[in-house]
Amino acid sequence: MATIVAWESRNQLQGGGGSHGGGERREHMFEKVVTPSDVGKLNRLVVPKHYAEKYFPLGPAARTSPAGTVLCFEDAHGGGGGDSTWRFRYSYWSSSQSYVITKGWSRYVRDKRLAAGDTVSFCRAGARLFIDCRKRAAAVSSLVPPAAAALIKVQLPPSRPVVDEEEASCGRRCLRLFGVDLQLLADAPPALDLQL
Amino acid sequence: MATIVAWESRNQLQGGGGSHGGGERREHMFEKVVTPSDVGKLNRLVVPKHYAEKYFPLGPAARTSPAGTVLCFEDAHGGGGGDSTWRFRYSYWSSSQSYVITKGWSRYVRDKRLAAGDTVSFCRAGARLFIDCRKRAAAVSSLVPPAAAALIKVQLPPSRPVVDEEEASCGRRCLRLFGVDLQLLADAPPALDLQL
DNA sequence: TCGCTCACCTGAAGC
DNA sequence: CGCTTCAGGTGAGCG
Repeated sequence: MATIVAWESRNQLQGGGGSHGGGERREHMFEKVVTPSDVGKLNRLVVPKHYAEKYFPLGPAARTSPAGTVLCFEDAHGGGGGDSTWRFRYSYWSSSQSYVITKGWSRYVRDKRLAAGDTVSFCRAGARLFIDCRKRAAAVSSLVPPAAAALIKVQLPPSRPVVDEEEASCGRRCLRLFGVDLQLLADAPPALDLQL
Repeated sequence: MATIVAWESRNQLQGGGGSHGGGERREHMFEKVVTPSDVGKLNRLVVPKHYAEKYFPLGPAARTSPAGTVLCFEDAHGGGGGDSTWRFRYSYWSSSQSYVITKGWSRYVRDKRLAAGDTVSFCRAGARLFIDCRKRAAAVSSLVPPAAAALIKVQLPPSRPVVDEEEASCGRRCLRLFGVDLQLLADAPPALDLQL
């Protein structure tokens, strides 16, 4: 029996999914591990300046104006029933010399249940922009006990687990469970708390 | 022998110094004993409404605008080597119905090592504004032992002490020592700890 | 009127 | 260490 570390890998930044139209291949732009402020009451996402100026350059006019511009992103996984399109205000705050996504961001945080430590990623296919997010890896021993925890024991088949063959970035053996890639570690306790 | 209470009076609100240019005589406006909040992390000085409306009136436009206005003060003692000019944002907070100095204030607090209980004072000479501050009187028995304390005994001449004749506001007899006005009190112990 | 959003500000940390 | 960056606050305004 082996222990499992939950590790979500729903991102399809490299265009591995291929089910969502768009002839061009998706080009990964950047990711950010969101801070507590990014998902908190400040209602803004600070876009690291390096990435902002590289991927979302603002013209001189938009850079001066507090209105900035509007960026439209498609959900990287297409409509899961929702609209799958996200409109964000994107502007430059001269006072803090930083680029920020403001209007529309809090809705995204809420809808995606984004939490501090999660990763938001941006990619594009031609002129189309995509946004994606994934939860951070669940801690094996959480400092703060989760509100609800399920103790999950996984019995592995003797030969080879069910592996998602398409997941190129998953070098180690993976088991997909509830849409979550579970990463197999040898020589570890047989069970863990999965925070669901 | 008389006892001495340390009392700094480097302020030249009445224009007694006269060494820093400005043909017009300085007119004292008001003082405030700063609160812990005034020198804390709130980075703002609440200007008592009575004084604010009398000396720093905001036009209807500036009163509405969050930008308020900018007030420039010169250090009442001229350049001690520094810039000696202080730019503060001054505005009205409608939520608390109060007038506040915000931007630039924290720098002043830091540079002057302003602490709760100290006094900040404002005066003007024509259109020129001046700011000054003085430490609160040193406590005879300090709750926190000072880093360095000097026990000073002062022998007064029998007739009349050395009095700073220009210090109009010092109604009681004063002895200037190390640039500090020492205020003479009769019928008190002959010595005290002067926190230097 | 009150909660949500946004623009502004600052200290701290990192380079 | 000076300068840049940015996380975390704040009040004002609006719906």
